[in-house]
Amino acid sequence: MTSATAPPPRDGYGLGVAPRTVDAASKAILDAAGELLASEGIEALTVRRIAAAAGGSTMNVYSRFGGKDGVIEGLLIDGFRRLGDAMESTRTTSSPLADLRRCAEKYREFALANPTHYDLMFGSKKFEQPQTPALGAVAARALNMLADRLERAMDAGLLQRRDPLLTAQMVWSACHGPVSLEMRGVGPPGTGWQEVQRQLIAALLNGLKANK
Amino acid sequence: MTSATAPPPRDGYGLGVAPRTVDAASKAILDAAGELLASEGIEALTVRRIAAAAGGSTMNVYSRFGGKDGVIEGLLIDGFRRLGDAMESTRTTSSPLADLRRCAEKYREFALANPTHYDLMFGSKKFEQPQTPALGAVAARALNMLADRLERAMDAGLLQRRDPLLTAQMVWSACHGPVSLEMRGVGPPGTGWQEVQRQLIAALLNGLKANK
DNA sequence: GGATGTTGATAACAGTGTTATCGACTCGTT
DNA sequence: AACGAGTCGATAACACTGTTATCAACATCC
Repeated sequence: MTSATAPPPRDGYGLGVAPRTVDAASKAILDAAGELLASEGIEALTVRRIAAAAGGSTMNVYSRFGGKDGVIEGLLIDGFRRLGDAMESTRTTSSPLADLRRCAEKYREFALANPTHYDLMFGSKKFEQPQTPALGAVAARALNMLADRLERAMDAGLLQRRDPLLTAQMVWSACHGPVSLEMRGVGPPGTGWQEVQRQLIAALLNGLKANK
Repeated sequence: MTSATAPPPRDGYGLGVAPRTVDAASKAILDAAGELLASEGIEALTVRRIAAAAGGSTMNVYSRFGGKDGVIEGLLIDGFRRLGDAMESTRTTSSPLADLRRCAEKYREFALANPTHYDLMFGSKKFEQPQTPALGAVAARALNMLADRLERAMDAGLLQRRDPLLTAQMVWSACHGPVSLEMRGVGPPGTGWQEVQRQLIAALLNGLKANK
């Protein structure tokens, strides 16, 4: 009687592999979870609250996402996509090295603007979890973005020629490290972690410079 | 009737500030929690299981540590102390730069040898938590160790003269970044994150080198 | 010795993820 | 049109979690 929701499409879901953004109800659940995460943090991400915020019942979450982990995976995919978008938005191409520095800035800005989301993405827990292909794809896209930037700098003769993917992992690490430590509260409280990242990226690129 | 535990000392505890290693019962709780963490992971760290493994009741944990967070803080302090010890064990002093590289290796070895402990220390959650003084002290000790190594390299004219503490944060970030990303499962699965860290540290030190 | 205070095991409370129940509802077939 | 089959989802239950209240047993102090 209380059900005023539109009937969802009758496609048979895998019920273990999340459909993600197939019907309106699934989108509502993901959106509600995202808002809940942004406004109240990870602790607020309970199945009951997500379902209530989405206007459905808890079974809704289990039917469409297979449980809480399915919803979280959806949030992770969304997060990595947005992180990739943020870094992609720095297409100046005038100076490849400046592009890389801007990428690092955008990375940090994303983390600070979406702290709880970033925490969900990188705040470990289950570090042996079998990464799903969809999640691996969006993460790889973000990494490849850095690799492309690096390869362009190598082509321009600004950086030593190295494996772009491995070098991209180095840059990602140099972006993630300071952000992660800042969020964890390690080190002197008042210290400027922004400056740490800026100088770390600068020193790294300096160390990777082509000789002469 | 079942209580065969020896009577603990009658000192009045603060009941909010953890006493930590005052009496045998507190030590038993911390040890049990540490073993539980190492053998079964963070998920196994429940008050009931900790208390049972320590041979007491749940109230024991609350009387002595003020709750689960108090026990976790004890584990964090122990973790940072051990991490600091691991880095301190590399006192060769023959080549300051080699010492720093060894420090970074020790850092990674500690993380890989104690993955669940490292996860507890850096796997975010509550990133705005008010760090307790005791925890801040052991963390600062580990950071200062890096700062000392760096300052010695600066004194030897091997590195540009910079703020040692800020530079130490850069090195720490360069150690933590690859380890954290590897544990989180970001990036290509088979990639050698050890090589990423090694080259990252090398490039960073190279970028910080004094100009001739 | 008796009053006082603390201690800690038991049980209860609120909340978690997950699963089972079972009515209501839709759809394909006759 | 009407029926039977099958799905969907709201409710309630289960096994947990951290935390708190209860209250008997105990050690201490006057």
